[in-house]
Amino acid sequence: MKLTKKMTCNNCTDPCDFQSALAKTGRSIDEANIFHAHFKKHDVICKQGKEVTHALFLTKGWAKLYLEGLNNRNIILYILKPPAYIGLLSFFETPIYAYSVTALENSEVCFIELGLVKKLYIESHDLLLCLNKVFGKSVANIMNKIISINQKQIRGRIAENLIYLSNLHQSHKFHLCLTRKEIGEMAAISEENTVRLLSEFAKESIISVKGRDIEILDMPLLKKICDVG
Amino acid sequence: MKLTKKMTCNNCTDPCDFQSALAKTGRSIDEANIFHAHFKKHDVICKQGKEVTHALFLTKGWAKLYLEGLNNRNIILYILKPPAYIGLLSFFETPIYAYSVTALENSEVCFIELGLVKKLYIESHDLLLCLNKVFGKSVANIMNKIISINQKQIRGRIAENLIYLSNLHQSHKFHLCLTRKEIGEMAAISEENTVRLLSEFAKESIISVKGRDIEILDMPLLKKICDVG
DNA sequence: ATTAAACATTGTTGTAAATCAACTTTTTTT
DNA sequence: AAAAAAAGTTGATTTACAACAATGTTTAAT
Repeated sequence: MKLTKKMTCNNCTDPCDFQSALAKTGRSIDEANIFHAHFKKHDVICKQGKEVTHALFLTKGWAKLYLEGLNNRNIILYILKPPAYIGLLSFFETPIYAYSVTALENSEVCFIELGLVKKLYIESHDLLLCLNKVFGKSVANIMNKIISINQKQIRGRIAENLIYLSNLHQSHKFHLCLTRKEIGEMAAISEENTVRLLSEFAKESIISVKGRDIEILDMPLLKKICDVG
Repeated sequence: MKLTKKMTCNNCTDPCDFQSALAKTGRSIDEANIFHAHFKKHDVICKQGKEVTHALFLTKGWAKLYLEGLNNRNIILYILKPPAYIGLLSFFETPIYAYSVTALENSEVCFIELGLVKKLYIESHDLLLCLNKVFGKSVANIMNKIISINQKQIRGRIAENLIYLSNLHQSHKFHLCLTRKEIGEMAAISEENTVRLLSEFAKESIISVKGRDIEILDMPLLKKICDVG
């Protein structure tokens, strides 16, 4: 993490809900004391078990949100893509992060003091609604992950995550931002089986794999594999 | 579900945060139009996939909160014990329940119109803080469940859930409110393995089992089994 | 340019846990 | 009280997957 003065709220290309909330509650951006930081690929943005001191907002670069489980095994819950709230699931009255976030590429993050967030949260109806909406989506996502991990076989889980990544890239053809191990962590399976299944799917002409370039050739079939579990 | 006039906010023995929020925002209980219902054992209180129309508050009787997964297999996320918010994880801007709740015994539930909840949520600082606190706890709980299901073996998972139930009853000795199948659904394992492990633990003198009466004899060992996974 | 480190691949093996099957006991219904 | 349904139990069988091993390939560091 490296503080940066280059990026400020004033030159932000994609103003967040905090900015409009600030405006509506008659506060200036300067007094809000928001600061901006740059994270390099692989840098930890927030760490499971550590205290929550700021609301974090991702403005550039993708990141992974994951649980640090037993024996150094991670489970990636989802990929964060700007603009995105990072601290969302545990920033209000939970003092400790329930998960970690790491940059998948060089990223930019805004830090907003928790005290201010609470004030805005109370004063601004819109911000409240907006955050709760995102919150709800996260929860639905996580519920689905629980079912997936416990009740689907690895084939269905890999299919599910390929579809997820395809949606994220908004294309059937995309360049993976993740290693094979990380794909495995998304589906909560071993790295070896991830590789095996990717080549299996390729052999069956469901996808094409060239290194990190993936193309989904038969989406209906992939969806079917995902659905049957 | 059966509406009841016997139970009202005025004779409530355990007033909820909504009542104080109503008072603080200068509203009367009558205009709030809160209604109360009775659920018999096994009745569904709210249903996964259905629209969220009210905030629900459990005042009497225990209930299970669970996901309806694939092939009619459920995963119980936790047990609700009054006083408890039921609709918590998805009541604000998520229109659909992400989970189901079923009464484990005869129960009483208050229904509070979502419109009113939103108003109170915005007007009452205390209510907001309070709900978010409970929210945070739920999320932490669920994160833990994900790790448990994916990375612990069934022995560790059953141990974990026995400890959970013991805490819930605030005693090492308790009468199960759940069938063996449901215990399995808490640990996300099969009914058969649940039975097997309970008798295994009994044989090892870690617990004593007589029908649905459980006593934890060696809590330190049970904790160890839970921790090593 | 060379070496080290991280990443990817494929085959094999052991095992945890689901499933199957048969049966007993308890609870509920008629 | 009898019948039916639900809940609980136990052993045998099957299978999905993690773990291991061995080796190739790409990427990063000096």
